[in-house]
Amino acid sequence: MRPNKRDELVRKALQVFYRDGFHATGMDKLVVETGVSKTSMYKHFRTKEELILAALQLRDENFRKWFLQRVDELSDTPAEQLIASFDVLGEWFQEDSFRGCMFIKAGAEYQEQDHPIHVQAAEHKHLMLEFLTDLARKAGARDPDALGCQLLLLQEGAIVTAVLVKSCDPARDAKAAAQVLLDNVLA
Amino acid sequence: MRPNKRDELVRKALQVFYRDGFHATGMDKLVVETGVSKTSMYKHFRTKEELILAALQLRDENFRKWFLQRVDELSDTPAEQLIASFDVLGEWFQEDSFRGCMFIKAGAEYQEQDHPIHVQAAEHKHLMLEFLTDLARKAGARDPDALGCQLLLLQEGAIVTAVLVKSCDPARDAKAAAQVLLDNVLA
DNA sequence: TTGAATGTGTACAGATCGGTAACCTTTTTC
DNA sequence: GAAAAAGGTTACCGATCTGTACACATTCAA
Repeated sequence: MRPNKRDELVRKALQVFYRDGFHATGMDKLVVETGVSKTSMYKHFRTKEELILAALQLRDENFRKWFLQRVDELSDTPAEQLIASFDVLGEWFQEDSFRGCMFIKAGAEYQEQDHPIHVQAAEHKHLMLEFLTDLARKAGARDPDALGCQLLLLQEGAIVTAVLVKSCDPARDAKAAAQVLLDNVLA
Repeated sequence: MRPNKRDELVRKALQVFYRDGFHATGMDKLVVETGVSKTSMYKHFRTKEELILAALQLRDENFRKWFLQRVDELSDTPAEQLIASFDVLGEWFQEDSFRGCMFIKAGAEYQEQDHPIHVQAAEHKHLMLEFLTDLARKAGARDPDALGCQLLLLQEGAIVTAVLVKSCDPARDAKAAAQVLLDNVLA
């Protein structure tokens, strides 16, 4: 593999960006944390922004692959998988390294609608929405688009709440709410 | 009023922080945007962090006052007010200056659980949760805490989605979901 | 064996970061 | 009217920011 170091740079940079934030992470810190020299970084990526975009892309691939696989492992039918997705969220929340959703944070730090980082964050959310909408359709929901959106709201809300509100168990509450919404639409 | 300029400084700083983010807003930019000299700033606030905390406190007061008042104007009964709160969210989303929830962003930029800014962001969310839980109790919900949490999830999710997902109408979808959850618990 | 490609270390440029010192002007208060 | 509080101006500190220049080491393939 030629671009070996490059992949490792992106992998480690992703961890630091996720842990500390984007503006709060300087290139010098990345040199220390990744062990890759600054000169090499700027040979692979012309700007910090390009490195962030690469990290976000990797995060999207890793996260969605893990998420979809776990959902698939937990349940068989589309309806059950929609519910199981909230158990997967719960698993995520309990990881030590959990620090909220990287794409929500990216969209928050780069707010301009047409900023490449904001756009990429939005694309991830669209893919997650698509996943839910597809399952809703396969489950036979009356209005799959509406149900998909509503379940996405619950998921996003659960993620944000898991970060900020310690008095809640967002994964449990969201799962219960999702069950009610699903029953209401399938019955 | 003695601390007149101070209040105006906080008011304008709040706008800039909300628009551009915290790390992305330097004190020099604040000098230009607020018209207050840097020396004056540092006479009122010893650090940038103190200024951010003051801005967040003002935001909490302003936002909650506005939100609760609008909910009260739109409906009379607790159950109706729970639903109406999603219409108020919709009004917020359509403001030109809407840039998401300042406290979600604050919690995202300052992730350490015990960081003063993170703590203050969490307090705002707890107050919003309390508001919903109280209404749920008055509305006669079976488990007001659970319903309050679930409605909070929908609200937080709607805010995040309003920022990142343009193909949805989060306020409408969240309102419909809230109605289902409410009916399920009151019936 | 030569020569790209790919890597590193170091030093630096120019801007900006949060924060301060010293001095002057305006406004308020007694 | 004088003292004192508050605000402004200018210049600066050391640190850090993104990004670059240059010289040197490693790998690997023709």
